[in-house]
Amino acid sequence: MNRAAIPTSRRRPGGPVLQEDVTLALRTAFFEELAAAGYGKLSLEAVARRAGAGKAAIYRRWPSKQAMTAELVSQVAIEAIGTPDTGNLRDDVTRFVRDSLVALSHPIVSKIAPDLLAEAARNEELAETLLSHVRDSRRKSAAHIIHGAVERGELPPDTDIELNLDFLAGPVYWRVAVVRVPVGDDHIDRLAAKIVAAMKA
Amino acid sequence: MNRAAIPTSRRRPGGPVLQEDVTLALRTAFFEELAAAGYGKLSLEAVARRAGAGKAAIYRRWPSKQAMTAELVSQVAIEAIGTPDTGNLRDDVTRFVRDSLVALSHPIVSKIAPDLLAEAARNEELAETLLSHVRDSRRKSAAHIIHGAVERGELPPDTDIELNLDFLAGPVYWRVAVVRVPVGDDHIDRLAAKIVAAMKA
DNA sequence: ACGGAACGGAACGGTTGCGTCTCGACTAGC
DNA sequence: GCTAGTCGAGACGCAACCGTTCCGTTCCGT
Repeated sequence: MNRAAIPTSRRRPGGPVLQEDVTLALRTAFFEELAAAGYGKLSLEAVARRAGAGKAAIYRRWPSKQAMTAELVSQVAIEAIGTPDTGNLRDDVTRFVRDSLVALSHPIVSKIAPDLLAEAARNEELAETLLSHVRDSRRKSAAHIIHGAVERGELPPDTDIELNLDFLAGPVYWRVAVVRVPVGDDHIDRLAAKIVAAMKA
Repeated sequence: MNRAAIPTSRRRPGGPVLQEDVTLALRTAFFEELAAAGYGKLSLEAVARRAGAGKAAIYRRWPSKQAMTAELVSQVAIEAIGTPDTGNLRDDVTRFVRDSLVALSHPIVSKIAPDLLAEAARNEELAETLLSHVRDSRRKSAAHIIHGAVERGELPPDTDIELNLDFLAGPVYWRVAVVRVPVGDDHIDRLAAKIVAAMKA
């Protein structure tokens, strides 16, 4: 392997100089292993094996499985957030639904998400990290859609935001992550129409 | 412990005579342990310990962790199903939502459900059992509500059942099992109203 | 009251993962 | 080219759990 082709980076100021390609291999292996085994059975030994790395390479970077999970998941979660703003509730909802479907349809994401969720239910510290990074940023995006619609008069001023968030996220998550049936493109429009109807009710 | 107070039962015709109270203790311990540890980390050793039983008592009843899970979960899932039929879509939905909330609000259920779901995503055999016992019976109940509404003319004849099922289950599941925010009684009516609006759209 | 069987408990050998540590090899920065 | 530090690999002691097998005890059916 031509390791020199990839520049190294100083991850922590004053910290050890770690090689970026090793970090990336560990990151990829971590997610694949997490999807295959689940958080509970995830072994760092298997992650190192899959990455073609030594266990020491992991412990040089993260102090524990939980810290590794928290950092890596937070990183990728932040990337995937977009806030639609088409000036129209129906189109905003459609975009939001489509984006959610694309994100959740990734085979690794759809396996990891329910797993981390289940773990968060019993691991307070992990829940803290996941909620603050994943849920809150998505919620902010969804809340922005609703606020815009209220300002334009598409939704009444006394709209219950929390309740409407359940409709923006619930049906899609249910279909993709729980029932695990793929959603066709033609379904998205009808789905969005029903969500808008629910929000206006 | 007065074991004689509980009648024994011959679980399998011609099989060994197992003691019912031990079976019950194992069953309770299994669910508590499952809620505390998650499916992946669930150890039958801990189940036996918590039940005050020997491991052999488990292996006399079930051949494996998966078989134990499949049988026990199927049992309790079947109990909890009711099909509302008030002759009115709005009331049917309200009842369905309320029943779902009560079931999911049980602290053990709300911890176990996401866990089994995540496991089902990677364990084909377990998924088979859970889906056929849990999802299908709930789906049948929900489909009955929709069929009745169609017959009464409350919903159009070409209603997409699958799509509507997402709205019957998705928002409630999202709120209780994902976001983990308790739902007040006053929310149920508004939630049901929005679901009905979505179904009619 | 008796025989048989299930009981709780403990030990078995085997497997897996943890987190630490030590190799010789390679690569960075000076 | 020299030194320091990361690299892959894997052995280490420790702990947990697996599924099985054995106790001596307790309970059931007859």
